[in-house]
Amino acid sequence: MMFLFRSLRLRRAARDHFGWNRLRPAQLDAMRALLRGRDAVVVLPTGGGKSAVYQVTASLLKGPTVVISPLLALQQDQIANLNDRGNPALRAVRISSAETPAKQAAALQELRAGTARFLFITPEQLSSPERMAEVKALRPKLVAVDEAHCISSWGHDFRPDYLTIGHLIRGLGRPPVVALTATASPPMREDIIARLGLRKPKVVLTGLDRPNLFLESTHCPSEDYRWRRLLKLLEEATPPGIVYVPTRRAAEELTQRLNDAGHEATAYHGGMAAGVRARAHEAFLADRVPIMVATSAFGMGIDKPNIRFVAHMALPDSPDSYLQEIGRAGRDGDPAHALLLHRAEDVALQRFFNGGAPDLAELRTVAAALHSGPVTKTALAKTTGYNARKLAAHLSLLEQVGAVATGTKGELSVPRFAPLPDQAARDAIAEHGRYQAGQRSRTDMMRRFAEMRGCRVQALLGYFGEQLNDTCGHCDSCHEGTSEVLPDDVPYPLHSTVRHADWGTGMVLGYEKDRMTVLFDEVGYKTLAVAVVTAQKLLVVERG
DNA sequence: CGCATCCCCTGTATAGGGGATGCGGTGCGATACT
Repeated sequence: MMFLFRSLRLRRAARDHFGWNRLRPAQLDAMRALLRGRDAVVVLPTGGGKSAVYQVTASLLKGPTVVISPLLALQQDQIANLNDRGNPALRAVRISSAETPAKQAAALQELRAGTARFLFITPEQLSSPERMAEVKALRPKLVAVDEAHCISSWGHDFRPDYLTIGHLIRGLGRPPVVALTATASPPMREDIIARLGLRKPKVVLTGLDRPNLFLESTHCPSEDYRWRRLLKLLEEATPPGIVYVPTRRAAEELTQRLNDAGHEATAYHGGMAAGVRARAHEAFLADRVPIMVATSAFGMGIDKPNIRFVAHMALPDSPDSYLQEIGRAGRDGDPAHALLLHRAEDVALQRFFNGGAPDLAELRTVAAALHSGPVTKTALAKTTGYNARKLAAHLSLLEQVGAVATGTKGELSVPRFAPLPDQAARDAIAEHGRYQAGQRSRTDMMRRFAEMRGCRVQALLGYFGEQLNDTCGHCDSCHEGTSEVLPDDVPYPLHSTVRHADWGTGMVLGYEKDRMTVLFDEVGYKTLAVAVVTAQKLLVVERG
């Protein structure tokens, strides 16, 4: 009874407030869970109605919704989208470095008075205790974490406040939480759930296969070959398209080279002046840029239906990034081409980006400093002399090994049975090693995907824990006839937990051709020859 | 990790080899200027 009632209310709200006459089952599932006070994880492609999940739900709640979102430009789009509806019940405000203190105060006042329903904010803002107190006092009824994969991919080094969102949400009084993202492999989903402290969340996923995308991967023996292969694509394909390059310099140089060769191209990367960047983005959306040559900076928030090709001039760091990037092509459902041009040398850059090991002595210093009583991060930065980013990375590792705990106000303390500083530092190094092994294994999987001759979609879906037995029919391997249909009976059931003598426990993610992919807790992804595994009994099923 | 670039060395080059060095992505917010 309640089930039907909630669905009805949600459908009515979607229609009355937003003009949407239909909600997808996945959207409705997540919304119902949130209305019941449950947490949710929503994995839907961009343009698949992720925002609707928190927006429609929020419109039925008796209090404000806090939207934690990583990019100010993205927030701006979503706020405009809500406010342009002219519905006072959907009014959105923002607190960021782009607002003056007076505007920030006015935003809080509107939320308190109930004339605004949505607060858009970054994790960095919420990390300030004063700001946290102000937002907590609003008694938010829902927290939406947009682009939740950033927790996994940015927190560890780039934007450390992403790792603390779980603590921040507890500090807000812990209303229901919805995490939203376009892609998340099984370990990424687990990381999001663990980091946010979600409690038995409703997880909704939609299929990842995109039949109108033609997937192709070519090994390039030289840079010159790579360039010629790109030119061939540009002669065959229809703009607009995106060419991903690994560095800012490559973006500038390739843009110049393409323009010299008569292909109108524009560069886009994080080192460009904000104004120039924004104009390039707008021009691309308005079909005034045929070819965008970009680093990974060009990504989140690009919701353009008619992108006809996405080319990669280097191996991406992981299948997660790759799927996200090619997923920007062909949103209108018309044919689009995803071309990956790779060289063995590309892996070196990913190794570098993966970073080095943290300093043992520094970790020991931080762990020891914590013993002088509960402290704030600011105080700790002062006593140790480490900057905020380094400190946050160290603290996160120490927290994972039980050497520090964070209170609801962000205060740090040493738990009762915490390891001593020296042991804690060693444990933290080991923890970081596991993290890096996982990252490296993702790059290994990407390289395997690039080099394989079997069906690419089978491999890609397998990585994300989806099985496709039939061949996809829309990749280069299928066109060349090197793909194979997979047997229905597999030696180890899909998603079963298995144990390997050296690598410990893992989950069977998928099969492709004569190989299987297993995700191990300790060492990350491994691809194994099925015949060898079964003949030598390398894996034992622990849980079906 | 691997590349591009610079500089030094040899031995006197209108030059080439080899070692050292620096560089490489994603953005928030605060701060210091005009």
